[in-house]
Amino acid sequence: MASSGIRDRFRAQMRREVKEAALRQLAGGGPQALSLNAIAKELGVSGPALYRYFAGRDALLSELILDAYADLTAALAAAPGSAAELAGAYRAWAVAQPHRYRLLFDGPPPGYGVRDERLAVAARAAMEPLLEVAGPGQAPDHALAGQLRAWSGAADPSVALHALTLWSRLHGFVSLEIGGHLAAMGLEPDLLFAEELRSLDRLISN
Amino acid sequence: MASSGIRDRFRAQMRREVKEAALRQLAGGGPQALSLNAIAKELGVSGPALYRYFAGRDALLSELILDAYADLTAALAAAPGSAAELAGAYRAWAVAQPHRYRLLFDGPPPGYGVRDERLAVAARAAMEPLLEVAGPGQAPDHALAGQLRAWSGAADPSVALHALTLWSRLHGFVSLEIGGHLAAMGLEPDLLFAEELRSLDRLISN
DNA sequence: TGTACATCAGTGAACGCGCGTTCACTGATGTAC
DNA sequence: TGTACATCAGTGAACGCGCGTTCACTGATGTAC
Repeated sequence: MASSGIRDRFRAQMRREVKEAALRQLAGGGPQALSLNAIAKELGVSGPALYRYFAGRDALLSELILDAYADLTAALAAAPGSAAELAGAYRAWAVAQPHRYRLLFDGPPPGYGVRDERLAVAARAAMEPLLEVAGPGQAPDHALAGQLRAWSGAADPSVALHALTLWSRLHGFVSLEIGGHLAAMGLEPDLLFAEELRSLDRLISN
Repeated sequence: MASSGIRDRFRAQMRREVKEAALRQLAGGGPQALSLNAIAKELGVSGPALYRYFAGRDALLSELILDAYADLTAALAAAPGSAAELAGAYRAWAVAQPHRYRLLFDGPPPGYGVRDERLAVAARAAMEPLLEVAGPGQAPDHALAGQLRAWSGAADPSVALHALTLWSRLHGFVSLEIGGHLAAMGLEPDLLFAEELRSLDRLISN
């Protein structure tokens, strides 16, 4: 089905290399450190050459975001079933590649103005493992229950609420850790996370 | 003590106006949207004129960060004593001026490379109201307890842990809300926050 | 009160840099006959 | 198998823009005698 002549394979390979260079820049440079010209230079190629592979900066960014969502989703899905292990996988993914985590959740880099349906779908997919590990709890407020049902597609809104709370708490912890705020206080993230896990367990099995 | 001739008052006023313009830009532009030239243009003045008032872009940023910490601290300190009200004040401050919240917690804008003792002090001060509202709980792990004592200066590490957990959870919720992630899921932040408050209360009064 | 002087806010030109993007073009390479 | 052609990766110059920052300078304004 896919035409995979030599040229196509070359193209695919080059696209991969561009994206790798882009990630390296994101990692090393700060949040907005993604520059087409710099990527080109790193690949030993002139700037305009990249336009053979990506429509522009925004298109490249969109792909990076989609890739990151897919990668995070896979990491979560691969985690064993318990809430503690899922939480650990979430944190591990974020800490291992903070620049990609920020790309997903700190809001888009400056000047990125794309509204792409695929992004919302990918974001929703990443939540699926959380929904699966969450247990039922107290029924939420009526209006909220409706919104939770619509979002999760699940019958039980209290499960969706637990999943969401789990996510919110993980995100809070992880972004403080990634931002260096815990270290700035002289606190070891590992130790704090162990405590966090304890109280998360209480939450999920509630 | 302070020499406050006419020129000094003029200077102070101008500095204030520069900072206000800077905040307007941060608010309207995105994260890195702080540009000396743009500020100057907004004030109807040439670019280099700003160097009369700030040593450079980094110095201006440092002041904005310090101001934001002080402002947040004041908002929290002004909140009535209950944990729920403190949490509400925290969220309200962040939601009312998301750009300043991000300036504090999303990491510094690109190219900002200042290490200023005053920033750490200001960050610590903002935590004080949280420490005051937190109650005791289970004693944390020994190593962690030491770090918590060192950070908080308080006798009881379990109190510090509660304060920290409170902060982490608030930060998680608030940054998801500010980032528009809750809205993207079709969830009303107000409703979710009400649920969050309930489980926070359980945490604090534990 | 009047005058000379020092202070200092602000200007405009310039420096060197980087950005995303377009355009016309070259030259190698795979493809079809 | 050999040749003509179409495809397409990559180049280099250019556009227009914005950035932070420096420098020598002007001109108004407060200050000291």
